[in-house]
Amino acid sequence: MADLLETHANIESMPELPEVETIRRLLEPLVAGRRFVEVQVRHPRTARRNEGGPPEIEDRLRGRRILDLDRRGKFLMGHLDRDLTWVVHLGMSGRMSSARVAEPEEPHTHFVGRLTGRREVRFVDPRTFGFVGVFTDTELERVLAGVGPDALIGLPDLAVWEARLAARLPPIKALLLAQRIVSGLGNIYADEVLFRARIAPYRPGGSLSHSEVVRLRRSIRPVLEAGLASGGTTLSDMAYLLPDGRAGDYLERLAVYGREGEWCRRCGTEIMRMTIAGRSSFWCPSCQQ
DNA sequence: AACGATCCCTGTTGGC
DNA sequence: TGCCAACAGGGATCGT
Repeated sequence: MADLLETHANIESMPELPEVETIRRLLEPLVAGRRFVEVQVRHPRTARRNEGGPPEIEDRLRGRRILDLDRRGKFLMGHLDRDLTWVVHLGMSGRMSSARVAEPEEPHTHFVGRLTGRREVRFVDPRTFGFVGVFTDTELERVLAGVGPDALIGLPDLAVWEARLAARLPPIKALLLAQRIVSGLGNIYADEVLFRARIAPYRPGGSLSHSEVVRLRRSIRPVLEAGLASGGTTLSDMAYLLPDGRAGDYLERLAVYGREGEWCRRCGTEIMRMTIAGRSSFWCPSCQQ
């Protein structure tokens, strides 16, 4: 199984924190300690966060050694020698893979980084909402400006939550999606967290009571951990590796997301849907007040 | 400053 | 059955 993973480590699913963390864990042992031998950035949009475009990324990465793989929210960060950081954001359709050089490429392969050891890292992103970049420490600060602490390993304490939500008018769902208070929640996990916390997504952030803020904060980690646990099963090529075929079972576990018109698993009420911050939000009008 | 709206992009889906 | 419009979403940016 380890060998199969090495030949084709691949993730398919809406990349939020659990998926990015799964990628990080999978990819790190395959890339840490290796150097980039040759790099191609084939789509200008993929390089848009680097002022110098594709050539800047290629030039900066060539010859650099990957020290480790890190993550903040949905940003995957590879620390390099010479104080550079390799950053990958998957957007909504981005995927990372580690493949042998000879393996055929998928369509929409916008980044290829050949490493020492006849393997290469590939970034596939049909909708190009994601990006790949290489940044100095100063540039990285700008890239991550406004990206809050990581929802899994840097969850702010209660006082910070209270302060950040106080008097805020936007819906709590919008505040969670904005990545500023905490980073890593996307549209799916934000809805799931709010369901677990029993808070309606349209509630103004500042309207949450003390106990609701407590519940919200406490709901984040379990939901992400659950996603992480089944996130491992969304590995597209692990599907046939697992005898019980558990691939993708997280979708079946969702309490509210994508379940408009279906019954709430807790109370049987019909799940509702509305648009918040330009995104579909799903909630149980009975469980979430 | 805060906040809502708009835009980017293509694979998938649903209606006719 | 086939075509095409609508839809999906993260985050930058713009307008109010």
